[in-house]
Amino acid sequence: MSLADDAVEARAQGWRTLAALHARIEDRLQRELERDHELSVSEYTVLDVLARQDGFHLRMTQLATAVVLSQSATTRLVTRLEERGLLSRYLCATDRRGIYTEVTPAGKQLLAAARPTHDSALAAALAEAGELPELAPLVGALGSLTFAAK
Amino acid sequence: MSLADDAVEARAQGWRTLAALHARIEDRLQRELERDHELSVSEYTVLDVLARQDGFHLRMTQLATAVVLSQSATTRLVTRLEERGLLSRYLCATDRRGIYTEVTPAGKQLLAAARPTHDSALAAALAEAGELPELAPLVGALGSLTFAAK
DNA sequence: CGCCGTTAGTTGCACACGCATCATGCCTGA
DNA sequence: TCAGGCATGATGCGTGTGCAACTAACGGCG
Repeated sequence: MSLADDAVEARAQGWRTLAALHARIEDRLQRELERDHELSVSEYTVLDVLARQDGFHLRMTQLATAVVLSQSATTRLVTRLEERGLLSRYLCATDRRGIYTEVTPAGKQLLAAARPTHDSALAAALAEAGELPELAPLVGALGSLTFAAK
Repeated sequence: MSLADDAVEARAQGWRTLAALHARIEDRLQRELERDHELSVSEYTVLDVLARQDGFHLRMTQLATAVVLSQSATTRLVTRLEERGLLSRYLCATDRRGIYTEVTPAGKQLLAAARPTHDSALAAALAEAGELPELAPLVGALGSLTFAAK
């Protein structure tokens, strides 16, 4: 029992650490992206995800899954970005229920401008978190793991 | 340059992985805690954090830091929980600006009831994420890291 | 051909959050 | 002693989100 309890406690601790690190990073990204480019983290993520799918276009539901947001949130997110001219919707030819989204040139331009901000903010947030003893292990693990995942 | 670019990309990938895992876990915890105990993740976290500080009591700002929330959100969060009788405020004797919070017996009882839900949801979410190839490495790293941190 | 179940996306609503501002209480210096 | 500055929480306001209900479109089956 004690062993199982330890496992439970270890998971809980891991989760708390992960949540704390996530919150710190997101906070920082949010501030800097908002300040320099009027983009929220979600908005940046959408642009980034779509831009990566060069050629492939995503439906709303796929996009929602990719950014881990509800469908309704995704709808409004896309609407906001569309109103700013950063991406455009177009209907699927074979299935008129489906809606694809595509990053416009303006969107790509803004993304290119925002990427350095994003990357440096991320690096700074990680470096800062690496200083905190309770977050350092996870930060370290994150570094070596992405290597392996590549 | 290419080396630095790799590092940037690795960080970005790590961040996306972390964000995705975080969102999945939080989503699941949110649903199950809400369904079974009418608690949000933030509310559970507050109760959990406070209950852990047995003897020590936290000020609002410290609590806000611990749960990584703004002061205003913390104020309202505490208000909600207080209205439900799960915790109580009391003023600091030596500094009447400071406000301490304390988990009530009812709060402890609810926490005890919610903890299994939380733990099993967490375990399930981690297990599920471990099945996905893009999340598995991080899940694995999380497991071994908390061991070391202990 | 037309009906019904399913799927994709949008909208009404309530709510939790962050930011800026405000009210209150502490503390230092003249 | 009391005026100004600082710190601690609370509140008004705008916004993004999830849930549930709704509309539109596809596909199968009688």
